[in-house]
Amino acid sequence: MKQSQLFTKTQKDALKDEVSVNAQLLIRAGFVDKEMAGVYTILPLGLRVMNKIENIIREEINALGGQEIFMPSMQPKENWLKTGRWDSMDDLYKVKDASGREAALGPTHEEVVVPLAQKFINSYKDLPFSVYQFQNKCRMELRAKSGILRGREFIMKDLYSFHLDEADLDAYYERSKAAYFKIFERAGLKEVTHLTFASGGSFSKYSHEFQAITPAGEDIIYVCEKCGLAVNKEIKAEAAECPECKNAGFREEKAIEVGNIFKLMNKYTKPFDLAVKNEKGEAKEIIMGCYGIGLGRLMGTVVEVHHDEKGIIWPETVAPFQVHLLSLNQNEKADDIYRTMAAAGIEVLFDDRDANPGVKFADADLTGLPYQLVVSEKNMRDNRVEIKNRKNGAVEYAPLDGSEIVKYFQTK
RNA sequence: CGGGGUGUUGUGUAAUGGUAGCGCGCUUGGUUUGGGACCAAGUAGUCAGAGUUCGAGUCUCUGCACCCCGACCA
Repeated sequence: MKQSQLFTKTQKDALKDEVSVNAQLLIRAGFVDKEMAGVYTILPLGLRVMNKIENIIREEINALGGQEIFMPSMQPKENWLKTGRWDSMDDLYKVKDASGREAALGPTHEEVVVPLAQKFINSYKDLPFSVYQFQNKCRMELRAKSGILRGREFIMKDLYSFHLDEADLDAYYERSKAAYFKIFERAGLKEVTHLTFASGGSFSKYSHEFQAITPAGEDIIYVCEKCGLAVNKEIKAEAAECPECKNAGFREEKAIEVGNIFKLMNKYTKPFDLAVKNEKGEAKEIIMGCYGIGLGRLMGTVVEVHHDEKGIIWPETVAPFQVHLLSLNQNEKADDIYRTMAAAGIEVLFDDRDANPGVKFADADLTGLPYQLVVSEKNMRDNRVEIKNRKNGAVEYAPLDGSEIVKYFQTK
């Protein structure tokens, strides 16, 4: 894409009201725009990142057997009355139409997915199965904060699994853990993400969170010095030793909860009497698990973990483009190189603007694409282009030739 | 929701109760071109409403918005 055609612009100064690094950088670089507290528009660059993240998640959840669906934001009040959450959930947005009929704006989707399952599930032969979606969640956070990390409206991947018995749920739950680790690894958070024991709610002893360590984190976790698992502060009192390896040595860290998996058991199937016939023709209650990842929060966490004083440093897996082509002298050669690379399928953002080199370098560092490809008089005299690695600053050179440059990136 | 703070142009800021100014951005013209370059001319603003006052960005009240700490966060 030609940068001159990108309708968003970078800005030099951070907004005074944005304190968090993720929002400052994402807004300055033109990835997101703040609409109101906790509500952000995702701009073209940001959407490319979100789509990359979404596709990583989709691949891993599909591999887990999840079937993708799309459920509505507007949900019937009666379902929420049935589970008791119409009155008990403080952060539930309620909307009213002209006739006074009320509905919920979904903060989560158990109240939709369980009745949905009920329509199609008749027999034990239909189980197990799991469905998931990427969908907007609305939660009336009394205090939105930390930039895009805690919003009032945000995109979430929520997966729901249905099982005949606990052994089957457990097996799926363990597989989901592995899938989540893969997702966070692919998103560039492998080194900082810890499986964390958290409070289990009413039916299981623990739930599991995936906590990414960063100073921007809202949660306090205790990482086991021995096995690397962690315990959320909320249950640290009950867990004096590591639930996994029984070691007692922990280090305290701030972390962001980037994912959560939870055994719901019959908490939501019971209110809807979701049951099937077993082999003997008897009614058998179904149990559930749920598994969430906030996409915006994940993007924000990647920024919190991967940035320096100049800007964002995107991991290649989620970068909006792989290459930032900087034409310092407005020459036709850069245009050729851009066309050749784009035709070869390399994701390249071409800074073709009529701007000073300093502006282009500064914007490239802020935007944070993995590679900066510099075409300039200086390099052209040597018949080469310069390729700078955003992450470590390493500089390499390639011949001043589109197809050679394509080769360079294809063999990376 | 409790406590604290802040609202001045697109953005960052200045202005004893007395002419709303500056940097960046943006527009136009020119000079530049390896790290946010320079010159010149432009552009645009006091959150909303009420009150006090000869006079309000400034004081008072109400509302709204945003930020921070806490609580909350299947």
